[in-house]
Amino acid sequence: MSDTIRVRFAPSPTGPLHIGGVRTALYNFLFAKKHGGTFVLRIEDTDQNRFVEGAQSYIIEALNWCGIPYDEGPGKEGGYGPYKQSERGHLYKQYAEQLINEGKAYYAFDSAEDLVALRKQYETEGKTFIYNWHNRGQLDNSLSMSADELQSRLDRGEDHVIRFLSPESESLHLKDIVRGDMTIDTSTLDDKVLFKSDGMPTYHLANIVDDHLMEITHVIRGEEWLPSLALHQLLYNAFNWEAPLFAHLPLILKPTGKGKLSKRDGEKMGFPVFPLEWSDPQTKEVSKGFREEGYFPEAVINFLAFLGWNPGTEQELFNINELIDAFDLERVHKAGARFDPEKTNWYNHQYMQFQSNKELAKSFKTSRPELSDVDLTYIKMVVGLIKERATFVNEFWDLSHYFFQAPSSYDQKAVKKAVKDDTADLLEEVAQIIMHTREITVQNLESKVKSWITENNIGFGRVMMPLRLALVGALQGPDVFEIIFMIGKNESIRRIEAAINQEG
RNA sequence: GGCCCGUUCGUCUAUCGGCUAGGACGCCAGGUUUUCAUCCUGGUAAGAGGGGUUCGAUUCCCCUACGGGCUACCA
Repeated sequence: MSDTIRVRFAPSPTGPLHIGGVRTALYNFLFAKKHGGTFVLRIEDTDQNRFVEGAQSYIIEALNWCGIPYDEGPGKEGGYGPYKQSERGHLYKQYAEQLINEGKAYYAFDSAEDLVALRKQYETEGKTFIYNWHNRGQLDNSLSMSADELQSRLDRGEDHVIRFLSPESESLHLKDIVRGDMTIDTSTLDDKVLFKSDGMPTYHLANIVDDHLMEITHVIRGEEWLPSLALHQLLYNAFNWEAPLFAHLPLILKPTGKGKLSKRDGEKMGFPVFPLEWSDPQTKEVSKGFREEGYFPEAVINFLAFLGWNPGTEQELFNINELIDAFDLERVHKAGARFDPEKTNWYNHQYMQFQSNKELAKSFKTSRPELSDVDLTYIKMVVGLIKERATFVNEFWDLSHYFFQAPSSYDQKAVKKAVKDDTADLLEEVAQIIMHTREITVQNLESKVKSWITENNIGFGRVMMPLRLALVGALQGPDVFEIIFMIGKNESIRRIEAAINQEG
């Protein structure tokens, strides 16, 4: 028995990893790293019908992109493998049979259709159908038949499942790190199927067996599992295994309206809910990913960490190491958290500022064909001037195209505002000043033009606005002298002349 | 319907019996930028309701309301 911490993230490969799943993985990762433990990835693919091609590799790629790789899992053996439940199929049956032999579980032959019909019938009568102590005696299972009959039906190969025999009346005490203590009356529990007729275990059995075999110490999972906690605890008791500690995380809710965040919300409101872009192999439908939309993984991790947790200080920007350091399951909030796309963008803007100009310049360059022949050093300088105004790299071109191309048109509203009768003459003089400036620096340019304006009592607006308009095509962008410095003497003069000619 | 969990500014949240209820996003205003954006400063805005317990409740207990989750041979 070791006392090192082992946690697991156990997604089902039924599609792309949802942002809520990423957060669950993140909290597991942070908790493991904080305590020098091991973060295990286990693929829970016991439902063959729901298996989706590519989902597993998507999950792994997503964790890597987020910077929260697993220590142990598919492709990273750690002595507890295999890490895919479909490859562990042979393991589970014996445990289900052990429970049967001990009288803690039983065979059931009721067909799925019969049960559906029964549920419907109960419903129309205003009653609730629960397969447990109150009716298991009347249903088609090994509890209600002789040993001989059971044996012959088993021998005949009749479809059957194995159900857990949940206690009729017991007060069960449950513990949760986030929610504290709970007490549940087992009479409301149903006899959950542990082993399916297709020869595979259900989630409940596989989950408990694997967590035990993999020596998982802490189960950190979404709140949707809270109702099954009682069953899981009962299973640990039945096997006489020490149960891990549990922490159930609050759900991530829609930005507006009711319910938990879904794929549709992202589509409707135009933000991603998946870490990576996903195209459905069946429907060919494509869902946006944070990565492809231009979010930085550090930003995604930071805002996700704060959806349901906070350090108790006023610091909001945390890199992954700071998160590991500060993370504490005790500080996880109990209530569900609405996803806020605005704040997500704010985080991205913050992280934009932390990126190196070189890296940003590289991705900017590859994103625009216009830049393929432009020197990276120049792009780097442009990025340095504009990144503080941007949230995403894909805004860079709109913010900086005039550093690379002369304006092809002028913003008409701005023209109206900036151009007066004497504008052409003034611009001509500015062009002269630029031409006669021997050494083009921002300071030189600025002092020359400004002193010319003051000495001749011209007024800054009459010069600066048209000048900007000539260079940029609109009234926007960084300091004009920075722009002149960047595009150079000749290009600046060319643009000014072009503007003068345009105005006539 | 049944079972379970939750409830502080519009949103994310702090507060573990002493509060003029703090921060962030958003929004609004002012300043910087003789442009726009950024940035800075300030402002706006909250304890679901009702009962207890207590000298004192946002904080503890109960009820109600509301919200959420689960209720499959899915995970």
